[in-house]
Formats: sequence, structure tokens, C-alpha cells
Amino acid sequence: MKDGPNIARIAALIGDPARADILTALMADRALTATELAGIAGVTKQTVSAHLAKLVDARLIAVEAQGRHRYFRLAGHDVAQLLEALMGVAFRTGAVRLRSSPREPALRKARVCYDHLAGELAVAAFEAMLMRGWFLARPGELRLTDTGRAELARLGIDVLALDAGRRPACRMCLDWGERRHHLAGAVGAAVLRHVLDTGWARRLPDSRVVAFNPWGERAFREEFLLA
Amino acid sequence: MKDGPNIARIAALIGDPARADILTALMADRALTATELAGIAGVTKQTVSAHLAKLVDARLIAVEAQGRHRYFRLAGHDVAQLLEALMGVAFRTGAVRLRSSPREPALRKARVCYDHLAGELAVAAFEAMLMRGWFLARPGELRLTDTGRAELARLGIDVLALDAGRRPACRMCLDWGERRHHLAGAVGAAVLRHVLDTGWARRLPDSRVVAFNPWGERAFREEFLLA
DNA sequence: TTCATGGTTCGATCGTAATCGAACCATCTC
DNA sequence: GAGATGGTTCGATTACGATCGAACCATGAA
Repeated sequence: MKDGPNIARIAALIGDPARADILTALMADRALTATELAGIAGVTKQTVSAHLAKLVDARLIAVEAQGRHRYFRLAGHDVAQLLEALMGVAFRTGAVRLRSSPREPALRKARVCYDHLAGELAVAAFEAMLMRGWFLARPGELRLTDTGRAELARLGIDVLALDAGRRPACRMCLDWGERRHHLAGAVGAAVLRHVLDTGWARRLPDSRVVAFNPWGERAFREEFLLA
Repeated sequence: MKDGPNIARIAALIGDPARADILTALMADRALTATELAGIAGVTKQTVSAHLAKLVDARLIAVEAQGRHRYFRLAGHDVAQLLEALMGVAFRTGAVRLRSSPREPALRKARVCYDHLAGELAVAAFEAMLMRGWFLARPGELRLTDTGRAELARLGIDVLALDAGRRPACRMCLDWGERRHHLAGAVGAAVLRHVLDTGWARRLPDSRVVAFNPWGERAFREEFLLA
């Protein structure tokens, strides 16, 4: 009974619909002001103020005062991960509301998830790779095939290093926007690194957005989506 | 507002102290009956029955009827992960209660956390490895040193493969029992694999317990804990 | 069959916490 | 200075849900 970290306290904090909306909005990667959050959560300024105070007090979010504005953001990476985990379970259990994509178009298109790529492009790429036999998908397992190994090597990704490791080189990760899977694991991370190294895209500062430039997106689609 | 998976619903479920106790107890890896859980959570049979019904309905836990008993267990691995994430945040934010170790001795000693080793042995091993300079711990980063690379190679762990990968080969993971860190990442996974491959220990079926046999534990301690 | 034990259902009670109106404070602009 | 906007504090209302007593159903044992 009196055992373990006090899970209930912070779970209860996230458990209020208004606060959950606040946190979800904050996960969309921007720092937001109290009034903006009030609008998002659909409550008045007073209520949102009370909620924010509690969240700050529990150190789930952090404040930055700037003039007469107060900008709120998630307190740390672990909170974002926690929310992702919650979304995963919520999705599996069917506790979904409609329209689950992040509103920010850039974020919906391509973003960082842990150390790999997520978003529309990532999902599309993963499914294309599956179609072309780069991976062998069995329930609960994902294996890199010889084809995939060759193709990745052709792109300049050091497959031997990834594949020989004891750790599963590739995994599927549920994309909470698309509600489909994208590629994770060491190979997923390598792909993201490749995208950044080649200059196809860059990470926006203080954001999880991965911004492709026009020719970079074209190249990415050619390599991962087409033929 | 009406966006994304319905986080609030399940967070609220976990947010009740009694239910949090139930889930925490279930994370200790055994299937438990309703009355046992009532005792653990400190409520009457009726209340625990109501709670369990809600948790089952939300598919956070699953039931198995056996005679006149009903055994409850966590519905999936994702729920356990979610709870671990919650514990991590709860710990960071200082929302801890006393006595945080899992009660099951075997589980406290050595268990699986994701794909690597957790528990007393894991924490001790990690700290010993740190002491002996296998890793270089900087805030937010953990790097494998040449020493560590050599030592791991000596044990028959393919370090080149792990290290050359784009993905961070080693990471720290907060052990919710010990409240200290253990080794995660590709190297952490490799160590677990090594422990299992050598026959030092085996995973108990349907459990996260990693059971060392006497000589296996001795070997493990010699390799990872002593000079 | 009778009895004990595991578990559920129903109804009533009771606390807690979310919410808002109204007033208030703080900062910036003009 | 006056006004406007962002944000907080206070108090009162309200609704939801956790809890338990009591009765009930189901299974297994004697």
C-alpha cells in the first residue's frame, strides 16, 4: 500500500481532461501561454491558472516568464515519454477520440520520436520498405532481410554494425498521429541520422519538427518510397 | 480539445490511490485474486471489485477465472512500461513514498526492464563498471570508454557492432526499486543476452524475474562486480 | 444438504476537486 | 497618467466518484 513512487498523484494530475488537453498541447512542442491553453482546454482563465499551478507544482511542466506573459512547456523529456506511453495504451484499449493527428502540419509530417523518425513520411516510408521486403514482420518481431540489408548499405548506412548487435536492430513504434507503425530501433535511428547527415532535412531548434527542404524530401521519397 | 487518444480516461483510472496500488502490486509480476488485492489496497471487497471491473473494462488488466477464484494480471507489456514511466517521473518530481522496492525478493534482485537487466544485481554491476572506468558518465550522456570496450570484448560481447551503430550504445535507466541507475541501451541489452546465453540465469516463464543459478551468480559477480 | 468462502450488485453517504463570477494585481502601450 | 491585456486569488456552487453496509449469487468442501 505505502509502496513505490507515488504514481497515483501524478496520474491523477494527468487524469483531468482539461489538464490532459494542456499537456497534449504542450507535447505538440511549442511553449504556450496561459490564455492560449485556456482556449485549447476549453476552460476559463481562472481554471487554467489553477491547473497550471498544480502542474508546475508537481514539476510536470515548467514556466518561463517573459514580460507579462508566462510561457509553459513540458518539464522534461520523461514527461513527453510518459504521455506517449499513455497514448499508446489509450490507443490499444480503444480509448480514442476522433482526429488524433497533431494540429501542426510540420509536426504531423515529420518529427523526432525518441531517436528516430515519426510522422506521415516515416509511416509511409516504413510501409513502403515493408512492401519491398526490406523487413520481415512477424507478430512481435521485426527482422531485417538480406534485401533490406543491401538496400541500406547502398544508401551508405553501416548495416553490419547495426545488425550484428545483440540488441534488436529494428522495431516497430506506434505513431500516435497516424495510428500506424513507423520504424524504430537502431535502424530507425540510423535512418534519421542519414536524413540529417545528407542535409535532406534539419531539426528545428527547440522543437521535434524535422523540416525537409524540397529537394531533400524528393530524395527521401525516391530512396524510401518509390521503386 | 477533442484531439488525440483519450489520455485522461486511463490516467484518471491510474490516478486513484487504490487502483494505483492494485496496478503496482500486479506489476510485481504475479497474478493476484480480488481479495488479496483488497488487502493490498486497503479497501473492502466491494470497492476493490468495482475498481477491478473498471480496470478490466478499460483493458488495463485481464482476468482469468479459475474455480471460484478470479486471477488478475496486467493486460500487457505496454501497461507495465507505462507504470514504469510513471514511476520514473514520480521519482524525479520527488513524489515518492517510502519503501519503494518490489516485495518479491527474486524480482528485487534481478528482473528484465525492457530488453535489459534491472534490480539489485544490475545496479551494483553498473556502479562497479562505472568505478572501473568502463563508462564515462556526463550529465545526460553515457559513453563507452576504451577500457569498457576491451572488457566487454573479453567477455565475448561484440563491441564493435554495438559501438559503431548510430544509436547510443549505452544509456542509464532509473531503477524504480533501487532508486539508482542501471545500464540500458544496446550494451545493456547485450549484457542481458550474455547472461542468458551463458546459462548464468534464465527467465522465468510469464514473469520478469531473471533467475540466476548459484554458479551463474558467482560468475556474474566475478565478471562485473569484482576487479 | 449445509456451511464457508470468493466475488458482485445495490443504494446511500460523503469528500474532494473542478468550475466559474468577480475582484484584484502586474505589465505593457499610448 | 489612463486604458488594455495577461494572469491570479477568493469564495461559492456543483457534480462526480470512492467508499461501505447489506444483501445476494456462485463455487467448493464436509
